[in-house]
Amino acid sequence: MSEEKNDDLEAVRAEKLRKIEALGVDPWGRRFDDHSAIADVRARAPEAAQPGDEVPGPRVRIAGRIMLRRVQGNVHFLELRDWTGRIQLFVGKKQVGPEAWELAKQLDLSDLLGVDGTLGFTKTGELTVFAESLTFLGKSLLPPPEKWHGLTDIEARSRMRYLDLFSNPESLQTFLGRSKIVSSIRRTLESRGFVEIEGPTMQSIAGGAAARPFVTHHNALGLDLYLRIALELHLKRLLVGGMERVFELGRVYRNEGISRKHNPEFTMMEAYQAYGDYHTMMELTEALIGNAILAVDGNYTRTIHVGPEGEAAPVTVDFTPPWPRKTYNELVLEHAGVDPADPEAVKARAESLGLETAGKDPVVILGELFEEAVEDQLVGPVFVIDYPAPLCPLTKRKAGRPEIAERFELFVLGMELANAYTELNDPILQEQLFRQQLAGLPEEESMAKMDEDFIKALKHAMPPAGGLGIGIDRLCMLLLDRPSIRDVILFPLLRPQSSLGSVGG
RNA sequence: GCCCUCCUAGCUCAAUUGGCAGAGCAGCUGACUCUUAAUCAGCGGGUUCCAGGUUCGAGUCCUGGGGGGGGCACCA
Repeated sequence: MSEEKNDDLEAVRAEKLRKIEALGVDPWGRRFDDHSAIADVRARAPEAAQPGDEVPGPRVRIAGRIMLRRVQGNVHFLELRDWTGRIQLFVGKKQVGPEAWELAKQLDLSDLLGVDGTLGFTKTGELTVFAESLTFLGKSLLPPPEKWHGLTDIEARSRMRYLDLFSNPESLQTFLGRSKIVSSIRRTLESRGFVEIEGPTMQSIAGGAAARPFVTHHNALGLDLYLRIALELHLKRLLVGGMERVFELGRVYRNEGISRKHNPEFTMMEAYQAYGDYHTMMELTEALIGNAILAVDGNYTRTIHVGPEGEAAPVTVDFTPPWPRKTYNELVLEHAGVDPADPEAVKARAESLGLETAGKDPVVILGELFEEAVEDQLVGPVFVIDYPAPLCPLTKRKAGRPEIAERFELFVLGMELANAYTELNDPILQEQLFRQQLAGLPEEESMAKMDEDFIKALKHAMPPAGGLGIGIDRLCMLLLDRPSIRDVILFPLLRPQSSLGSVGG
């Protein structure tokens, strides 16, 4: 029984754990059945007892983490939080009895606690659970972040997401929101008869997009493998196999830079519908994103802060479908002020914006001009349709107009949210386009291999189809109004922290 | 990979020209049965990211390293 002063926060909590054990209480808790969500308890406020009432309010049982503690002699006010909300507890020495009171005195911020009590209002009108008994559910051996500011350091929040989630309610809401979005997307697809499949993530040829893959190695096969960079080619094989409406919602990996909008692993949804085309996919996109936005908070409009720390004024975007369709060419004319069919004018305009044009294909210059002069202007939501064919090696050409590809991209606030094609199902043309694409690339800029098996699949006849891809992380950024992709990815990639003081390194 | 910038107590933040490293919260002791970031009195708490350098003196200046954030490039 040491009375020595102890300034070590961990040691103080460890000592409390020993005291809790000494009371005969398991400091790590046990199964705790039939407790209510705090939000549900709050909803019963109309039944709660008022200060003068003879009859106690309804009995409730809740569980959660102690977020705030106001000790007032023989009464402790605690604030308990679960993932639905927070509520005040009244713990009185007289009311809970001597044993529970001994336990109450050992409680720390951040401990987990179950409570049985009655619902009522305090004299100051705060909805409160008046505790009758306490069930200890978990000792926190480390001090929590500051009770008012929470954890603000972005690095710490990403590395210790558990702390971020329980000390920053808006962070928990963001990730619950992401879950609603993903679940809504699955519901919408399933309601339209799409089936979800799981393609291979380790592939010997990483195709379906132009991106640098990660390399891994299979020991027993003595084989280098790539992590997938897209879902596309395997889903199309399934179209050939007769899965007429098929989608995958999963992780893809691209070995490229990290930024506010890029994480090396991210979540894609790709859906393919046999006998559809890109117009079918536009309608599907409106349903998918429209339903997702409603699933978050029942409203089609969003106020979105563009850029870090909300530098610019927030922009309000209305997602009420249908959304306008504009052709690539008319947007170039509208925002860049040049005729896209006039290569010299396009080149001149690109150069006036400081773009390097020397030795570049006219269509590439046009693409760069579009990115530079048009994309940022697209507040949207707007479908940009009918792309120059050379930019789209996996896309069917418009009937009678081989220079135009039946493709759309959905833009909101200058960000590409969705990308869709009428899928190219001509194996001869597909093989030719692959060869052209590979011809210009250095050997290591891999993806750089012809996927012979995919071509073979097409030769067995793939139905004409519409295909759609949506980057789920960016969709979440927009719908949840978070400025960084790291705010919507639970565990974004970070460099390992240099371990100070650890030996053997 | 390049440029800019940040790293101080468990957490949130101060520290003038280079001059004794501070506050709030959290913690500890005491008072308090209706508080609301409770309040009041008292107490303890630091490898200023790391390693060097300049200096009588470095949290502050210089060099190198680590990690983060923003931008560029690559991409979605």
